[in-house]
Amino acid sequence: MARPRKPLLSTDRIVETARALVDAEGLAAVSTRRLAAELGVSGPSLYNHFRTKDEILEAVADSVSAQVDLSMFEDGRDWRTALHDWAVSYRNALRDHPNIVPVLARGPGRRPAALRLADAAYGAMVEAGWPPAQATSIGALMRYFIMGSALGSFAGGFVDDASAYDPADYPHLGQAHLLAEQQEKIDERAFEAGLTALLDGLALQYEQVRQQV
Amino acid sequence: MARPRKPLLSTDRIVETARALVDAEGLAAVSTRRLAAELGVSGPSLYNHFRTKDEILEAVADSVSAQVDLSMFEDGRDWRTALHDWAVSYRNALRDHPNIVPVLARGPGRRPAALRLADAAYGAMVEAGWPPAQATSIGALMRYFIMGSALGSFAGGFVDDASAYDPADYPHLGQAHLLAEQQEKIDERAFEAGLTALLDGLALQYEQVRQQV
DNA sequence: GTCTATACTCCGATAGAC
DNA sequence: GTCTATCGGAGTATAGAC
Repeated sequence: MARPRKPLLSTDRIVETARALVDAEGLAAVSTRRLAAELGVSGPSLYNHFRTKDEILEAVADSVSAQVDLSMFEDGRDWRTALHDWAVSYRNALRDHPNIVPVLARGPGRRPAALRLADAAYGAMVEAGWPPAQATSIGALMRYFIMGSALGSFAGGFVDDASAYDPADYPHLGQAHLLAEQQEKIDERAFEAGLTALLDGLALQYEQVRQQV
Repeated sequence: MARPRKPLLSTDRIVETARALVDAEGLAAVSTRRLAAELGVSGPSLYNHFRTKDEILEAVADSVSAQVDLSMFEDGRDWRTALHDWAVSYRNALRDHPNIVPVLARGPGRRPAALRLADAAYGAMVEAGWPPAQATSIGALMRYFIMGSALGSFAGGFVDDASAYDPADYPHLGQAHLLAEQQEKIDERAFEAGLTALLDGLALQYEQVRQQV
């Protein structure tokens, strides 16, 4: 076969297959040859639809950004509730596709869904009365926290092996090997605790800012 | 030359050279051949000192963790001040070696300096009266925030090109192309704002926890 | 026990035939 | 728009020199 009657590939099909592969086996498993094999074509065929492998990964990343709900910024919720719900939705999207997070963490760049996300959050904060500079900071600091929470599981970063943490070296890590087991619950709780603290702290700053006007 | 009188390599020299290479040209620039060339040696020689390339990167990461000051947990500062100073020191270390952050973000694993860091922070929170579960959450959420802030610059994630952000698509991103320019200042300010909010919020939780005792 | 030489497999990407 | 052939370079295993 040289040129089929109907195209075998489409950008959508490539992105979907790539996302499934990333989810199942990680970023490192995505080689052009491997991805092409999953699609039933030869490696270089991908280059008819994307200029580089990185473009494919960017498209996968953006398809994950597109899953974040933004409706909370439109229905008159107060800024704090909206920010909370947005953060949870954002985090859930990343948690469902943790392997692509390193690509997302590079920033929005030119990815449309990521830009819509930044635009909506920033716009809502300005709308709620935050001065532009503070609204920028809020966008940044929420991103730090959410990306950080998705990038590396805290609990999963410890080894599931008691002998790895000698009490003589690390007097307080006696239970650390248990963290790996309860990973999900611990990360979930830490995320909620951090988000609550962050929003409580921001509410304090908001009062000060509003009194100055 | 087959076997030199004096060893040309040492683990320290490899780690130092690798760190310099990572800092100067990024993670992707570190191949065993390239690193060996910098050391004046052939590629496979590295495998006499490290079992894999990944072990070298882990060692580089840990040498950065070792730069984080931990003295604030020992001199009787209150938990909030100590946590603040620790976060700043932590972030500064990462900011000085941003290219290695993806490796650090995988978690402490078996890296001694990273474990000392987790141990010190967790121990200090328990010492200050936080219940163990909350102390774990604090360790996690601080890590989220600090790693997130170091991993991808928020401001640097935007493209330095006004035409990339069409107002019709992103009504609130009119100035976004300017962010890349002022990267450092914006990231610095967002980090401080977030850290203050986080600590304010935690102080609120602390009061509640202490009242229950 | 530390190095060099060599080789194997896989990678991203390009050129050109159909 | 797909194929095959091919390139340079990656990680790393192994054999052997000294």
